[in-house]
Amino acid sequence: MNLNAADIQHLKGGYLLAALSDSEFDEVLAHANARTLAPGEGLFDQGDPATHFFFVLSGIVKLCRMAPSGEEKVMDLVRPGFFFAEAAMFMSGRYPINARGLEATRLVSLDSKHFVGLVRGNGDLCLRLLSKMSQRMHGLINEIDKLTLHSGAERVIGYLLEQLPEGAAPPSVRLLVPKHVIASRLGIQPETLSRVLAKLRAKQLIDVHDDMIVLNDVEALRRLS
Amino acid sequence: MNLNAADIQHLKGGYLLAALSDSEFDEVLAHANARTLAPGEGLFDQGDPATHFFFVLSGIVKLCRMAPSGEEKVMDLVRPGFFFAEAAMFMSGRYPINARGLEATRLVSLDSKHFVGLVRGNGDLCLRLLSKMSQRMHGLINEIDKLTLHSGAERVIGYLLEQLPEGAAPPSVRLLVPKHVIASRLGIQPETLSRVLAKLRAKQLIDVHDDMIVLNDVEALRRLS
DNA sequence: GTCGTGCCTTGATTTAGGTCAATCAGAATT
DNA sequence: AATTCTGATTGACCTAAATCAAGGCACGAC
Repeated sequence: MNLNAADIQHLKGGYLLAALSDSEFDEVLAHANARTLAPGEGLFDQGDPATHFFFVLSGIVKLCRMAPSGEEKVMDLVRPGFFFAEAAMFMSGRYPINARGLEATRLVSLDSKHFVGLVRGNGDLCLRLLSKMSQRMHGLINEIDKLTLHSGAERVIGYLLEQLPEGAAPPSVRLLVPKHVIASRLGIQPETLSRVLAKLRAKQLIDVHDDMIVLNDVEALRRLS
Repeated sequence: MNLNAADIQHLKGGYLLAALSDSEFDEVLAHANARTLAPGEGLFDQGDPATHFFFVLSGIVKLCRMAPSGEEKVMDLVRPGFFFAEAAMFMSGRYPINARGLEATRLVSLDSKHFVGLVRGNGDLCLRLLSKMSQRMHGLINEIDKLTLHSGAERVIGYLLEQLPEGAAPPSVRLLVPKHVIASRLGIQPETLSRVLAKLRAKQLIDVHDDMIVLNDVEALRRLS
C-alpha cells in the first residue's frame, strides 16, 4: 500500500466515503491504490471497461472527449478532493470519456466492483450516492443550457464568477490551467477567449496579469453573466 | 384511485418499479395518483419543491428551461413508458426544470418521500436506480459534446437517426412533435431546421411529407452524422 | 548569447447560424 | 365561403465566433 496517513485523511473527507463506518472504510482502503500521472498521461479512454473509480489527491485531471475530427472537448476539470468516474461504476461498465492528467497528478484508484458490493448492503450510502449523482446531473443540465442559451462572453463571465473564492479581497481568480484548456471547457476557441478577456479589460471590469484575473466590479459582471 | 388495470400494468413495466416486489409495488401504488394535463398546461416549475416524480401514460411531456430573456430551451421530451423528475427526488428537493404537457397527456404522480423511504430498505432497487441515473448522465454528456462539437446540420441528422425505428422499411421517421419544438431540442432556430431539411432534400438524402420523413440513404446520413 | 517551442494575443477574413420579414398552407372560427 | 391563426418555409441581411495568419513573449536547450 502506497498511501500515507495524510492521503487517507484526505480520502476519508471525500463525499462518497464520508458515510462509511470505520470497518467499511478500511475494507475500501484494502482495495485502493495510489497512482501518479505524468503531465498529459492518459488514465483511461472512452470505451474502456470501467473497473475503477478515482479520487484526486493533488494535481488536476482533465475529462474530455474526442470529436471525430480529432479535436478534443474538455468536459470537466477535476481538482484535489473530488471523485470522478464514480457514475460509470453502475452502468454497462464502460467509461464514457477520456481521463488524463493535466499536470503531474496523484490520485487514488478504487475498485468499482468491490465498492458496488459494499453499497448493496448500505442504504444510507446508497442514498448519498443517489444524491451526489443527481447533483451532478443538475450540473450537466445547467451546462447544456449555458451552452445553448448563453453567448461565449456570458459563459466566460459565468466561469470567472464560479471560480471566484468566497470572501476574497480584492475579488480575484487564479487560472490554474492553461487558457486554451479553459477555452475548450467553455466550448470556444482560445482566440475568442482572449478577445473576450480583452474586451472586459477595456471596459474596466477586470484586470489581467498573466494567470491572475482581478474582478473590479463583481456586481456588473453578475448582471452580464 | 383513478388508475385502471392497463395503466397499472404499464406503470409496473417502467424501469424504476420493475425491481419491486408485489407488496412494495402495492405500497407505491397507494401513494400514486393519475393526472391529466391539457396541451401546454404546466405540471411544475423550475424551483418548485420536488414532492413527486412522474410516469407518462400517454401524450408527451416537455421538460424545458427559461432563459433570462424569456426564451425557452427544451431539454427533453418524455414519451409514454418513461419516468421523469426521479433524479430531483434525492437532491436538495427542488425541480431544476419546468415540466409541461405538450399535448393532452395522462400521467402518474408518485410520492417522492415515500419512495425514498422504500429505497432505503432495498439495496437492489437502489443499485438499479444508480444505474438508471448514470445511464441518463451518459446521455447528457453525449448531448453536451453534440452541442459543442457538431454543427446544426449534424445534430439534425443525428436526431433523425436516433428516432429511426429498428427495421422500418422504408426507413422513415414520423415527427410527433411540432418542428419548432424539435428545433429547440436541437439548440437551433426553426428557420435553420427548415433550411437543413431543405438542403438534405435537395441532396436526395431524405424526402419530407409533412411530419413524415423518409431516409433515402441511411448509410450516407450516418457518415454525415 | 541565439535558436527553438509553446502559449498567448491581435488582426483580417469567412461562415454558420440567428434575426427580421414576407409568404403560404392548413386548421379552426365566424 | 370568408377570416383569422398557427406553423412552416423562404429570402435578405447581420452578427458572433471560427478560421487563417502573423507576431510577441517567456522558457529551456544548446
